[in-house]
Amino acid sequence: MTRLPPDRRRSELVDAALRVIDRNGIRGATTRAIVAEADMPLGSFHYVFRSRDAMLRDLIAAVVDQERRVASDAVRAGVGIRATVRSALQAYFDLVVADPSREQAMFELLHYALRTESLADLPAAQYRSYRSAALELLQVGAERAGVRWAMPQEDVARLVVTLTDGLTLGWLADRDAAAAGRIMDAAADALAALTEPAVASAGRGA
Amino acid sequence: MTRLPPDRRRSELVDAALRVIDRNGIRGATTRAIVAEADMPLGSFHYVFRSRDAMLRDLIAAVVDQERRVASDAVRAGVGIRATVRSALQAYFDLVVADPSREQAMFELLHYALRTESLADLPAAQYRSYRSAALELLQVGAERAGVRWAMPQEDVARLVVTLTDGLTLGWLADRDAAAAGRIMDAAADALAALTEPAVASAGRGA
DNA sequence: CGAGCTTTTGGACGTTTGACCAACATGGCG
DNA sequence: CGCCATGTTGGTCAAACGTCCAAAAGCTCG
Repeated sequence: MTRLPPDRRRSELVDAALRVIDRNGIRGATTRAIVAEADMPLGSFHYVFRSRDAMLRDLIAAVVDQERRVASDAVRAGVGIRATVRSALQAYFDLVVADPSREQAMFELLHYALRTESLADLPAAQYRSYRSAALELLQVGAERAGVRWAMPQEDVARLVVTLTDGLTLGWLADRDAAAAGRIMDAAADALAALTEPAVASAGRGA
Repeated sequence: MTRLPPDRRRSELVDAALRVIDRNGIRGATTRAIVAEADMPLGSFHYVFRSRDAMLRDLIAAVVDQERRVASDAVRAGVGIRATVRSALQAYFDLVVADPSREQAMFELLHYALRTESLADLPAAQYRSYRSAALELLQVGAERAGVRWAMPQEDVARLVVTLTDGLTLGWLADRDAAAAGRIMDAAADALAALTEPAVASAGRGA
């Protein structure tokens, strides 16, 4: 095979691993399946990665900041904060429906990391990233709709991730898109209720 | 070993498997680890189970209706629907904190089933059961608080499961109990907002 | 007791796994 | 050109895996 700088080989293997996990889940992501997907000899794997878990660490990191980039262009203008939130939820959900195994893979990676000592620090970082992406969206959305959040934005962001996680899991389990739509309706209502007009100086609205 | 009726041996193996999964996750649940936990010879496993996946099928079924039984005694009286919902959420969350690996194991089983053809029907059943448990709680809670749900109870139940799933995942990732508490506060507010006085005959309250 | 079944058991099978290594190829630099 | 660091490769290893089986043991009932 053509000579390749190790960094490039590493990222090609990570990409291949992600494709394998999409297709067959974490348990399908053996070193042999990965190098086959990347069309490399087996020996290449341990030349650039100390271990399989070390590769998964890189993979999770790569995926997390890929999701961050995707989130950036997710806010479409809506007539109000409710409509904005609702359509942002729908945009996320459409992504899940279009590629369910991708989101499934994210969960599998989370649980794998939770059970793996050498990766124990990753789940917290993963969720920190998710929430900070949600936070950006909330800020932009509120500004465009002319409202402000009546509770700490970090908590609202956490609530958003809570809802999308639960929404995704529920849909993965039963594939009922209509029911998911009703959940998003209720979620949008609840989130919109957490805003107040931007002009109000401070304090909690009752 | 003392002679055992196959049904009893099956359930002892399922119990042992559940302990192993709690401790080491799905990937730790090998036939050898399970029979070691149950203190049986390896041959016993395939005498009572056609395959490892067949055992996992029984295991998921067992776990699902065990959770159903637990849910039954989870409603404590509160002064109103908001307080009732909030304390039910707290009761669930306390359970998760007391035994995180149990809930983690439930998620792992879900994802395993989603990737395993012969178990593909289980996730939907698992969530049907969760939601029907939530539904019972909602009915009892609303009756005691003297309110009724302003949207179909099945949808509220699904929303509850959505919230608890997301809550659990988020806490598993970062173990921030205080933040989880704030999520439960917001969730209780949102759910309470979906009720109206029981005397009202019909229609949606604005 | 003894025939005929169910249950028990330890060992064996063929695969697959993550990891490792010695031998070989390549490319840049003196 | 020739050297040496860097990169490539196929084969090999021990361990762990799910599954299967034949032989032994126990139980029931005529």
